[in-house]
Amino acid sequence: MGESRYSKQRELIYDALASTKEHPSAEMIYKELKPSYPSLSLGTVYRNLNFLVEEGRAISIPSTVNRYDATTQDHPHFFCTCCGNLYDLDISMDQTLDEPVESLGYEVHRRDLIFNGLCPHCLKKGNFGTED
Amino acid sequence: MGESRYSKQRELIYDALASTKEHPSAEMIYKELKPSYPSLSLGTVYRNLNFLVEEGRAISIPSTVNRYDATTQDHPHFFCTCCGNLYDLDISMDQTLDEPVESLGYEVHRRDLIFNGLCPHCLKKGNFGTED
DNA sequence: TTCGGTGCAAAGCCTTTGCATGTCT
DNA sequence: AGACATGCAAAGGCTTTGCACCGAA
Repeated sequence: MGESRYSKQRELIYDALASTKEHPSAEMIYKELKPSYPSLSLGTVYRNLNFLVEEGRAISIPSTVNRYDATTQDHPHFFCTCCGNLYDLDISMDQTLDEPVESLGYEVHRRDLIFNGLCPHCLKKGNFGTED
Repeated sequence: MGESRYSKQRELIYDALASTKEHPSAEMIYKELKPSYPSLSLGTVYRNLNFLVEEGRAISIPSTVNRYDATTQDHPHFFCTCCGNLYDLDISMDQTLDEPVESLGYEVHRRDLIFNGLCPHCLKKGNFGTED
């Protein structure tokens, strides 16, 4: 059963992540650490970021394959982590979501609200893990 | 100046997109249309989807390079389309967002709320387009 | 005729993975 | 010693792009 072991690289990567507000990508972390740790490899950065996410010590702001929608007005989506389906949610995207953001000085053009979890269908089937 | 011209492929691709609730990926559309239009190429599907998005006739549910964050609690983000920065928004992610979703039978594990637009910095500089 | 669109294939990113080597415990 | 982590490089996806041909206007 998987024990997790100390490594200098992992520590550096976590520290780099925890000490910035930039939401760095793997590449950004790599570029930051490489000068002071020349033997570091990009693969290690990827592996460790994924590891940290699994451990719950980091989140990833997700990238999926691009999906498209001909309904151009904003509406939230639900991504089922079990079956991979992406559902429309017929819920009004409360425009008041923008207010606090705009009061901070941002100009909002669009909102993407994506829920993650299990859809009713997968809940019914009792599929709680990822299907393959 | 760019005129846009009719093509059967573009029509088919738009129709396919408009007639489904599946939020298809480029690949999904390609697979759907290919049998009845064997000369169709995947590159054309990508080009047309991007075109439709630019025209405002479709939206893309975005994919960016994975970004990471060591703050593991949910909080919304703001992506500036001008400078490419991803900002934390120090706004409480109202848990009541989940209620209407859960009442539809979904089990919510996480929400990703990403605003798009211009950040205060770019607004100040008057940079309203994409910087290169 | 003109210039945008297409098909095809190659190239480009980002990310993952296989393998031999290194290193915590 | 044993198992996990690393570095390196190759392989894998998804997407874009260059080029020659096709076709709408």
